[in-house]
Amino acid sequence: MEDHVAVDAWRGILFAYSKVFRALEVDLLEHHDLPAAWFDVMARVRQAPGQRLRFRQLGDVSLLTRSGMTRLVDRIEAAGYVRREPSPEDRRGVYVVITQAGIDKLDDVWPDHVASIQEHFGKYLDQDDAIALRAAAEKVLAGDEAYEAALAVGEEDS
Amino acid sequence: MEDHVAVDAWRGILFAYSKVFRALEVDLLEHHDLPAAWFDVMARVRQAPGQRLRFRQLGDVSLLTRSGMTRLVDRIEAAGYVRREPSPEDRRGVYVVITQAGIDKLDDVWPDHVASIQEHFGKYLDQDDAIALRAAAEKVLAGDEAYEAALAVGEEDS
DNA sequence: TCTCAATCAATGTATCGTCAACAGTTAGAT
DNA sequence: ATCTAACTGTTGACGATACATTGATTGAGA
Repeated sequence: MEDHVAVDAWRGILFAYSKVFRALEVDLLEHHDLPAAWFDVMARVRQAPGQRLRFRQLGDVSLLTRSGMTRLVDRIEAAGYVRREPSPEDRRGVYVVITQAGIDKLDDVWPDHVASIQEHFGKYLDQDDAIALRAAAEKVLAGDEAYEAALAVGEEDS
Repeated sequence: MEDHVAVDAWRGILFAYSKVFRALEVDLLEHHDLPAAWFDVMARVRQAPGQRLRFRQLGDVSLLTRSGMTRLVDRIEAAGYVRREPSPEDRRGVYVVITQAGIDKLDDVWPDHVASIQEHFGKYLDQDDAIALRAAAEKVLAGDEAYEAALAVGEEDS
């Protein structure tokens, strides 16, 4: 059981993720009354080209499945941060679009969220650690379309 | 937003964790009919000194609350993999103890699980990556009592 | 044009997790 | 000793999620 260094590494990730994610979730909710799942959806939608995303794309990336996404978006929509918009080219499809209120909320939250990541995660790492982590994560995610799509939008934002 | 390397690293961990954990969960359920949450609890209990753990300790490490843990253990207990045992030294406390059936199940699952980790995670990394990941995770977890307790049992297993 | 499989989002049902309240127990202060 | 506060695990009510199914839409082939 100890002969696989990858198993130890995964075990470390498992524990670290739980700890950090929990802390970030609490900060987001306490200071900004924003569930982590909402933040995740809103941030992804905002970053997407045209600031809109189909349900299918959302479900693939998020921790939730597609079925839960319908209701999750219901709630975020009720709060006014996103809205639904029928797709012109595919009438089965629905876009989730970020609203101005949603953009404002994200802008409001972002600095604190970065500070939160620094406090619960970055603080423990030096520059090299962080770079190594990111590189390793990218290797694991190689070939993952959803992640690469999320990376790509950084440059081609409309 | 791009000036913090720690933010990028966290983002990578976030995506990688979702992908890998999901895959492991599916494998565990498909091949062994064992929910990941059950496996986690059972493995932790088994590794603990005396192969038993208090609810408090379990709740601290996991993403669940203590009441959620009560119900999770209810189900695992109904399946026969663990049982409750009142604590002799603190009559408020309850131990969760692994049963023989639980040990057998873990032994049965373990090789496949290691293979699963290798397939969805280790495969993408070389030795140095894995070591760096583990080291970084340990830094992030520094000072976390629950995790250090879980690490310590590796040597003092009874 | 018609049919049929595939896809998409929404919904019904059962399950699961959280929150607040609770009884029993322990520890600390007076 | 007694009293008070804090802690431990459990329970009921509630909200959210997953799984399977439904209704609608699309596109390809006959």
